[in-house]
Amino acid sequence: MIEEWGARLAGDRALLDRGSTAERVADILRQRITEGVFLPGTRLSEENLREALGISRNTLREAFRLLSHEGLLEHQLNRGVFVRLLSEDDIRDLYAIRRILECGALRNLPSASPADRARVGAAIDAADEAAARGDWPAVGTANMRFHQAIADLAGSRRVAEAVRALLAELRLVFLVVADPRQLHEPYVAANRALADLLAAGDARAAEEALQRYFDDAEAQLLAAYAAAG
Amino acid sequence: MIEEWGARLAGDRALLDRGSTAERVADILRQRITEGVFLPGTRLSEENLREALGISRNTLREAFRLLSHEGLLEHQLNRGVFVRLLSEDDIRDLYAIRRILECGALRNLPSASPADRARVGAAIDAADEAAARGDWPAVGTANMRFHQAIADLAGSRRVAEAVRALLAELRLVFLVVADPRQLHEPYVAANRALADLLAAGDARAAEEALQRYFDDAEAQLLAAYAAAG
DNA sequence: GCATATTTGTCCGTATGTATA
DNA sequence: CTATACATACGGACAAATATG
Repeated sequence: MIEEWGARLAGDRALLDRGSTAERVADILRQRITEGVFLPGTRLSEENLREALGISRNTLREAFRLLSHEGLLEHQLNRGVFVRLLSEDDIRDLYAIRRILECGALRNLPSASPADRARVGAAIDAADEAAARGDWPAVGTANMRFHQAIADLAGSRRVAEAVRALLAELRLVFLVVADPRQLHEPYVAANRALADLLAAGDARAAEEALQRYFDDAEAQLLAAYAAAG
Repeated sequence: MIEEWGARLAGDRALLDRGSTAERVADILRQRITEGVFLPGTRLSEENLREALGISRNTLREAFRLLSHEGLLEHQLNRGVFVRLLSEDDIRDLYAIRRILECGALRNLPSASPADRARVGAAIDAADEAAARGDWPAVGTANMRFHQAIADLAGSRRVAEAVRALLAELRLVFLVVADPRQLHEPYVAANRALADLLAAGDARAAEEALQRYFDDAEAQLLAAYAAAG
């Protein structure tokens, strides 16, 4: 069990070359989590990771702190850190705040920069192309870039960062469901329609379409989550 | 310079009695920062604080991490931690995301709980009363509670938490301007009018009033900030 | 329910690298 | 350029909490 990813993480030592050690360790762990190597609910032992990565306990604990604040890890007093396992209420809450942030960003469409508008189209193009290849994980990534691009329309660093963190949390849910096609395919066409409305400058219709997307996606994800977890 | 608050912090040792040590230390430092004991731009030395509080470096660094993520402290690699000093762009960004979050929360008024609605009125009552006493710092606190209550209308833990963090950041700006009356008095009447619209259930008019509030407050704060810093 | 082993929380001392006077 | 001050990272230690038998 431990040996499986123990060997893999040992290979990551080569990547420990730039930036503060704790941040570099956090980068590695973040990647492993989003890849699904450490699934939600998994406990990350200080001792095992310390040995596998060849770093000190204090440094590892700093990395844990960083990821805890990103919402990827959860600290339980005297029990250790666990990969965050989201509840159904968490999913509802994630969609509640995404509704507010992304729709609010959309409303800023008239004053958004041409470059920011272009990125919305680029993301949906990538999703279309990945769907044509049948590469559903890539479709999922492109869909996330699409929503990040929508958030960027707000022209606010904090909005962009908040949505980035929310999408990272949402990825934890996707990892539990673990059927990329079912999760991402249904929304490619809807996103394309939304992007077209944006390109036409019809922010009002785009916002309504985005609201419908959130309603559908939330209901479908909750159903899939209940079935899986 | 160091001795001034060194003696004061030594008295805080008595408060180190409950919860995780790092969190308790973070609580103390957060209070000192919001009180204006440590003004924005101040560097917090590990060694001095460690000695004043009688704790270890590792524990202190964990507390620093907590406050850094809240946006109150800023970590500069190999230089230490500083009380965050916000730029004018930060102020504009804070208002951009507050516009989106608080207006989005307002739009949820119809499905908000009666208890959440009541808290909006309670906050503005407190502001009125403090203004009558001429207690402008208390007016500022009540105004923040008012906006927090608006955010709570969204019924989302993450929205509430995000706005809480944003208001804490904004307090850092107020500390630099340091004229509580000028900062808070102008908005008591406007907030009262807004609360009345909410009580009447007119979410649409309330949202317009809130937008105007943000426009005024942002412009006034930027002017005061440029004059002070 | 109890005793044991494991793991975390906290702290210390030190060595090394980095920025600043 | 040198010296000083400081942050970064390490390893070891012990107490406290938890998990295990």
